[in-house]
Parts: sequence; structure tokens; C-alpha cells
Amino acid sequence: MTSPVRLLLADDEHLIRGALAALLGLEDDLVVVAEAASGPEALAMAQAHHPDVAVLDLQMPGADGVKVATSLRAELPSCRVLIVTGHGRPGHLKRALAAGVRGFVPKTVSAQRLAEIIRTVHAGNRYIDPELAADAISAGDSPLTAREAEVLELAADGAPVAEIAERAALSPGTVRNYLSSAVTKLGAENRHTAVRLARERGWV
Amino acid sequence: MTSPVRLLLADDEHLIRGALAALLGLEDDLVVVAEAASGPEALAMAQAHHPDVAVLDLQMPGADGVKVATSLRAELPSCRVLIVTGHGRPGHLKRALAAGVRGFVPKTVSAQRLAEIIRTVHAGNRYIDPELAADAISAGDSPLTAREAEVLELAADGAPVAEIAERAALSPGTVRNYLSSAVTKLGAENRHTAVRLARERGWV
DNA sequence: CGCTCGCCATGACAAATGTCAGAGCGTGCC
DNA sequence: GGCACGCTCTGACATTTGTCATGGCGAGCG
Repeated sequence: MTSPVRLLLADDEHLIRGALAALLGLEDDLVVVAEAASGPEALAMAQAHHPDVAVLDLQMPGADGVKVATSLRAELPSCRVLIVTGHGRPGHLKRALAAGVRGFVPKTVSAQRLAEIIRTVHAGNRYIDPELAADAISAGDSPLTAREAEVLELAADGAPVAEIAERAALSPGTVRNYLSSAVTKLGAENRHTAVRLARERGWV
Repeated sequence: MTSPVRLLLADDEHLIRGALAALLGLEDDLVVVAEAASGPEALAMAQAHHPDVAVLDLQMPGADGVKVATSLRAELPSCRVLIVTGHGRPGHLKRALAAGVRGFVPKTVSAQRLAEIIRTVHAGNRYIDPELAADAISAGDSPLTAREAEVLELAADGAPVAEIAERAALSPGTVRNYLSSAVTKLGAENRHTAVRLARERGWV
């Protein structure tokens, strides 16, 4: 038998992470060598233990799964990344693939299935959940330019234009223009519904 | 030895539910007799299997954990309810306690700890996560009147005043007054940050 | 080189929003 | 009965947004 697949598990919910570690550890050919509860911690653990596959939660404090994947790609190219997510937004999948992620699955899969997918990814193949893939394709590409997305992001927590302008180092008028065009492109009624729409599609 | 504690597990994320079932099943004195992936399903399963303790996720499709707990209280009074949640808002805890829930813990606890808490709850005691309890106490009661909360709720998805007024059967001016007073009470800068704050505290 | 496109800005106008004062009505409490 | 409080409304005002026209600048492309 070949040596077992070395895993890094990162999820801020101890309950899930622990349970997953126990379940995956039951498989003969898998071994959990490190666990992390945040993005930065996951990075540090990866450096220290050089896992074969990193199983990352999409939403974690510090840095989300995609950001961690990007850093990992640079610092530890031999490590395959598998993203696990609760509610999968189409855009996240795209960003994840762009970051070199090899697998993307929702938390609705069974542990048995996850183990199989880990093996698939470790073998050098990709695995994308079919339903999430379909969503991503039907959602299409983001029509927003980089700046529009950035400004929309800053508008997300209800900040007034003046504050957004300051934080983006832009003139207030420019901010309103970007906001306006983003709202038009998204077919929204105002900036706030635009933010919601963009979030739903994973474009921010 | 006494007979084992019969558990119902409800969580829409199969990965977590399955892993949890496996881990808790390892304990000698606990046995998982039913699993559910949604609120209604949890209710049906409880009716069918009469568990001693129901471990419910707070956020589930169909009906959330608190709603299920309320129904369970009426239909199966002997069943203790333990709520498990990802991100605990203070207001949720209050609603949960009002619904007769016996335990409330974040998903950051370990499975080992969860098993202990299940035993505590089954013994007839309560267990509330200390940190969540502290948050709930410091957050205090909602300063919003019923109407203010209702209007704020309707404003949540970025609808303009005219639409809120129509949906609440109020005059636009009244809606703006309620919104204004809610914003003042919450110390927010505008309606949208007010919505966010109210959500964080669990007041809407 | 001319064209398009994204980026950044200004100014002006209309519409929506936030704020304030005031006023009537009903309910509950002392 | 008097008082407080929540609910509802109106009108007026300042501020904030949303929209549009217009301009300059630089990068990429045929």
C-alpha cells in the first residue's frame, strides 16, 4: 500500500472540524496531520506540516478559503486545495477556480463522499459539485468592472458616499457614478439591492 | 447501567450531521435514533421516534430551530431541546429560551463537550454557552416598538419608503418617522446600518 | 493612427431620505 | 380624570442619493 494522504483541515467550527477529523481519520488511506480554526492559522499549519491536500472552509475568520488557497498556491504548490462551503454562491466557485483550487463541494455531501473526493483531488483530478457548477454557468460572468465591484463592496455596510469616497481614495462624484452604473448593470433599484444581488451571484 | 439517551439530530449540512452522528454514537450512553435535514422533517422524525433529546441547528430550511422547538414543546413535551448554532445572535438566544429550549451552544465547542452538554440537558438541567449568555445580557432588550421593528424588517432588503409604506399599510411619512426613530435608538447613521445592527443583536 | 473601453473627475438637476415640530386617537395606569 | 406612551398622520426643511451630460487620460487593438 502507498503512504496515506496527509490532510490539513481548516474550519472555524470546532464541532465540525473535530467530527470531520475523526471520520476521515477512520479511512485507512487518509490521515489528518493538522487542523486550523482561521485563515492565517491554516497557512501556518500548512507551512509546518506540508499536507498533500488542504480541506478549507470557505468562510473563516481572518482570511476566507479562497484567499488561503491563493497564498498556498504560491507557498506550497504541491498542496492540492479542496474547498468546502455551506451555501455556495456561483461567483465564489469562479474565484476559487481562478485561485487554483482543485475541488469545490457543499457541506451537504456525506463524509464518505468527501473521502472519495479527497482521493480524486489527491490523484491530480478536479472535482466540482455538479449543482454548484450549473449555478455558476447560469449566473454568467460579472458585468462589473474592478472599480465598480470595489465601490459596491465598500457600500455594503451602509456607509454614506463620503465615507466610501474616502476609503477608496476617490472623489464623491466618481463614487456615485460607479454606484449608479453598477446599479444599472445589475438591474437594481438602488445601491443596497444592488449589493444584495451582487452578493447572491458571488460577484463581490 | 441505565438505558442510553435517544437523540434526534437535525442539520441541513449532511457532512456535519453525519459526522456528528458518528462521533456521538461512539459514546456508550448516547444513541442517535433519527436524523433530519430540515425543520419539518425534524418534527416528523421526532413524532416517529420519540427521542429524549433533540439537537437542532438554528438555521435550517423550512423552519428554524426555534420554531421547531416551539412545536416540539407542544407535541412532545418529554423531549428536551438543545440548539446548536454557527454564529449566535443575542436575540436568538432569548427567543430560544422563551420557546422552552434547554441548551444553547455555538458550533465552536468540541464533540466531547457537546456530549457532556447533552447529558446535562437530559438530566433536566439547562446549559447556555457562557459567552453567548454574556452577549445576550449586554445586548439587553430591544428598544424598538413593534411597529419600528416591523418597518425596519421591511426596509431590510433595500426597498424604498413608498414600497414599505404600501406593504405595511402606512403612510410614507409615518414610515419615515418610524425609520428615523429606529435609526436614532440604534445609534445608526442610516436605515441600512440600523438594519444590520438590529440583525446582529437579534432584534429583527 | 483612430477606436473603444475603463478610470477619474466635475457640475447640475431630480428624487429619495433623514429630521423636526406638531397634533389627534386609543390604551393602560395611578 | 389626568398622564404617559405608542400609533398614526401631515407638512416643511436640509441632506443624501441617483442620474445624466461632459470632459480628460491611458491602455489595448485592428
